[in-house]
This record gives sequence, C-alpha cells and structure tokens, in this order.
Amino acid sequence: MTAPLPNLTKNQSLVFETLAEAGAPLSAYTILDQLREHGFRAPLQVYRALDKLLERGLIHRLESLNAFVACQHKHSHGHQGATVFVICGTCGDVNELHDQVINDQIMRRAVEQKFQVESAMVELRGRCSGCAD
Amino acid sequence: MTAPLPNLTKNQSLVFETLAEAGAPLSAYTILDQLREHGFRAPLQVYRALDKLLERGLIHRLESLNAFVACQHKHSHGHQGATVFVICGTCGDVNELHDQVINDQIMRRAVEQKFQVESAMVELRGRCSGCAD
DNA sequence: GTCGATATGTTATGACATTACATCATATTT
DNA sequence: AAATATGATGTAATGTCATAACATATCGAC
Ligand SMILES: [Zn+2]
Ligand SMILES: [Zn+2]
Ligand SMILES: [Zn+2]
Ligand SMILES: [Zn+2]
Repeated sequence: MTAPLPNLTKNQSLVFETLAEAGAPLSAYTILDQLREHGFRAPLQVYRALDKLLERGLIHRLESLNAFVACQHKHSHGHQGATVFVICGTCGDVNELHDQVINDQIMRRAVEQKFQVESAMVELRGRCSGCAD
Repeated sequence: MTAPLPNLTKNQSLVFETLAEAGAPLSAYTILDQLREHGFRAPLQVYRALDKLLERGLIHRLESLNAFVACQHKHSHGHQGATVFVICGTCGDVNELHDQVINDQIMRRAVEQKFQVESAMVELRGRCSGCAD
C-alpha cells in the first residue's frame, strides 16, 4: 500500500522524459540544451527538476560521470540498499543492478563501525562484453 | 619482489605531503591554495601531480566529493579490488576499507555480464559514530 | 480573498577540470 | 659534445558542472 505519487510538474516531466528517452546518462547541461526548444533557459531549471526526481528515486546520479540516468526499474519500487552501476567507458552503456550480498555486507561493515549509512554508491568502470578487446 | 618506486618529483611530493598531512579529503583548488607559498600558480600544476599519485596508488579520488585523499595504507601495497570509503557528512572524516566479500561479489557479478572491471568505487555517505544524533 | 507553500524564471557567481602551447630538465644515442 | 627523445613544468585561456540570490507565479487551505 504505497501512497499514490503526486504528479510531476511540467519541468520535472520534461527532464524525466529526456532522461528516459535517452536511455543513457546525460549531464545537466546536455538536458538543458535538449530542452531549450521547450523554453528552458538556465541550468537551475534542470537542477531543480533533477533534485525532485532524485528524491523520488525516479532517476539516479552517477557520481563518477557527473551525470544522471533514469532508473531502470520500470515499476518504481523503492530502492532498498545499494545500487550498483556498471559503466562501460567505451560505449557509455550503463546497467543498474541491485545485489543483496553487496548490500548486506556494506551494512554489516557500517554497523561494525557504528556508521549510519544515508546513501551508498557503487560504480564499476570498465568494458562491457560488446566492447571487449 | 617489487621494483623500487622512482622518487617523486618536487611537485608530486608537495601535493602528496599536503594530502598526507591533512589526513582528510582536499579539493584540487584547496591544495593549490596551500601550495601558493611554494610557488604553485595554476590548477594544472596540482592536477598533473594528482594524476601521477593516483597512478601509483598513493592517493585516491573520492568521486562523490570531487576531492582527493592520501591512501591510508601506509605500506603502499597494491590495492587489489574495490576500495570502500566511509565518509561522514558532518565532520568530514573518511575511512578506507578493503572488503573481500564485497570485492568477490562485485567480481562475480561482473563476470556474469562478461564485464571487464577497470576500477570499482564504493562510497558510503552518512554519519560516523562521533556525529550520531 | 489572504496566506503559506511550492514551483518557476533570470542573472550572476562559484567550483571543478582540461586544452594548448611554450619552456626546462634529464637521459640516451650518435 | 651535439643531437634527440622523454617527461616535467609554467602559464593563460577555456570548458564543464553546480549553486546563490532574488523576483515572480501558481495552487490549495482557510
Ligand atoms: Zn533505480
Ligand atoms: Zn561498451
Ligand atoms: Zn588506499
Ligand atoms: Zn563524523
């Protein structure tokens, strides 16, 4: 029984659709450029929408790329625990995994140190099977 | 039998010492400011030194902070596998862990996808025991 | 309608990182 | 020693990512 999501605002929808249709990570400024024809003029319009979309878990931020990507979980179930991003440096393809073993171990180590985890980032850089040597 | 490390250059040493003495993450521009009295004038002097220190594993880059930190392994043994950084958002304290379970599982999942891992980053953000509510 | 909360528009600024080119130091070869 | 190659350094300019500050607009609760 989850509360129904309030609708996205116009700007939030535009930003989300841009990311969802790209199916790949985009920087905030790339999103801005793609939305200029829809009236976007300034970075803050993008960043504000991104912040709200992040809060709702509809998108993710890839820290190692300074870029954003639509969540690959179509049904918007909450993300419990760490998300693992597998990023090909050659073709730019990104895959999102959730791994219970990694998540459990992260939490085990955090508890050991009495560390309260607010967010966990796992990003793998390398080459996907299609780009292998 | 590891080959002896060639000595660091003057700039590399200055940057490394700055990070080692700070014992905390510093941005490239913070390092630059601290080294102005030693003749540093431009960001590139810092970034070039950081690149070399990263190559040798003497320092790490914290992707979620856009900052750099000296490796906490005093003996400069190679880092095999994922390094886990535990970062307190309140006091800024950073701890570096190496966890075989996390590393093994990352590699297991990568192999499943035929993904060749070049680097793996795990960063936990939250509150350390000293900063708990 | 008034008020409060949220969203938006706009300008300017701050923070992080690289490109391009010139110069200097050092090691190797001839 | 002179010539060459390699890596390090100095400097200016530029590019990329993100936020501060302030004004205006929209919408629902009362
Ligand atoms: Zn997701
Ligand atoms: Zn690829
Ligand atoms: Zn280390
Ligand atoms: Zn702390």
